[in-house]
Amino acid sequence: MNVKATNSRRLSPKNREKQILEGAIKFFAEKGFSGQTRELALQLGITQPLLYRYFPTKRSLIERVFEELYVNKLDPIWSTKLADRSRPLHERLCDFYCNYSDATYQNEWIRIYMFSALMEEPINKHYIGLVEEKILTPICIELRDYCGLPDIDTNPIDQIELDHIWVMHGGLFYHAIRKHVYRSRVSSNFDEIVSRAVSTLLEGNKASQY
Amino acid sequence: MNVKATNSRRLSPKNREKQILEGAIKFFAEKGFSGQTRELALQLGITQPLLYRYFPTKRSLIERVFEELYVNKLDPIWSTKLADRSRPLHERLCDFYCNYSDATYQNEWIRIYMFSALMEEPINKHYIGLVEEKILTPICIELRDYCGLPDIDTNPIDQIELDHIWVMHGGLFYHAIRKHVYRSRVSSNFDEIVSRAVSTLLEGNKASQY
DNA sequence: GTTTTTATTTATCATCTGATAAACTATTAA
DNA sequence: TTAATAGTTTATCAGATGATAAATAAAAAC
Repeated sequence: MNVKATNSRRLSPKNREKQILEGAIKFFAEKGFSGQTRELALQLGITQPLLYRYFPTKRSLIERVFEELYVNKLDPIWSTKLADRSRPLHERLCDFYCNYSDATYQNEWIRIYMFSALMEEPINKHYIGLVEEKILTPICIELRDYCGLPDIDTNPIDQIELDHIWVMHGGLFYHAIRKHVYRSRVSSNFDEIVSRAVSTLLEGNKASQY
Repeated sequence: MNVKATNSRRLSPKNREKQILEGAIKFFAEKGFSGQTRELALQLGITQPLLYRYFPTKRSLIERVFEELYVNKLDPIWSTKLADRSRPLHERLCDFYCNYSDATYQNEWIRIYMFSALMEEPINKHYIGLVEEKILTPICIELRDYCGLPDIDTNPIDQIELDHIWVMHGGLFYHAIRKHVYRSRVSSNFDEIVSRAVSTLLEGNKASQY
């Protein structure tokens, strides 16, 4: 019986490509993009030149990794549901962050995200723009409504207001950084963290009224 | 007149070492630790072998960088001042975060911190431990007092409570990540962001009472 | 069963990269 | 002015690294 049956020889091109891509995601998440193709191949149980049969350059493999992780991963339904005023805002926000974190606050996603940001990969600026437009701005709008403040037509959202929401959003994201980048011990009950953060945001802003 | 007078030849060992160390901080902050010694030397206006006169290996230079940036950088006065109940908690927290961010939320500090965390450098776990002990736990204690909750002898601080404070702390830290890692446009008025975040934390927790 | 096709491996290249040794030269001492 | 000291550069090495070409072998086609 073949010991390395899982990645045994002669896969179909489709399956081999998929296997390499998934292995590359794990590999680069650990080592960063300066990780070497020979080590990646070893981890995959294949030889290094085989990588070049499926991806012409190391760079092209890296870009395929970005595409897999970050392109079209912001579900438009999230924006819609955030704005659905038939449900309490606390519930909507908790719901959103639990779903969003399941999709993005995962080991490979977070680590490659930070590596790519540090390396000035354009994918990150693109993603940040989408987050501000599709998530944070809707939250600003709902928070204003919740606090009884003027709407954005009367008073457009400025950078300070967006940055205020970024503190909570970033704080929750930072929980994932602590877990997957720092590899600290964090409480496993993320729903509870979200619930408390959302309550604090809502009640704190109602009480303070900027 | 010598064109490259600033880093011209034959410095005293003390000054040369200092120049290399400062250049290395800037260099590794941009490129990460896989940045090459030849490129560092070029940026410093010296030849690559000269680096090895002052640092026996690349690794030893990197560790010197860590020491310079992260060892003994948490001023004990901060813990003391956080616990000084003669001043309003809002003022103490704003004061702390403005001072703390001046010392740490700077380009090289933040970027090398993230690089080293991703690379599993032990320095980061060490630093995180200190932050929890010297900063977050004191804040927990003061927040309990502010909200009229039982003290830590009656009811010790658990992971959930620490993680709740981590959301604000991490949210403010994340502002620096957005600025120096993502290089996004962020509002320059960090004091205002701090003030709002602190108000939200204090009023939100008073209102919600866990 | 033989031939053809193609996934994979072996062998190899050119360049990069951390590191060392010897040569060079500016400064200091005699 | 000359000799000694020490900071810096030039030359170079050994191993690593992305990438290519030819050889091999498993599967498919006939």
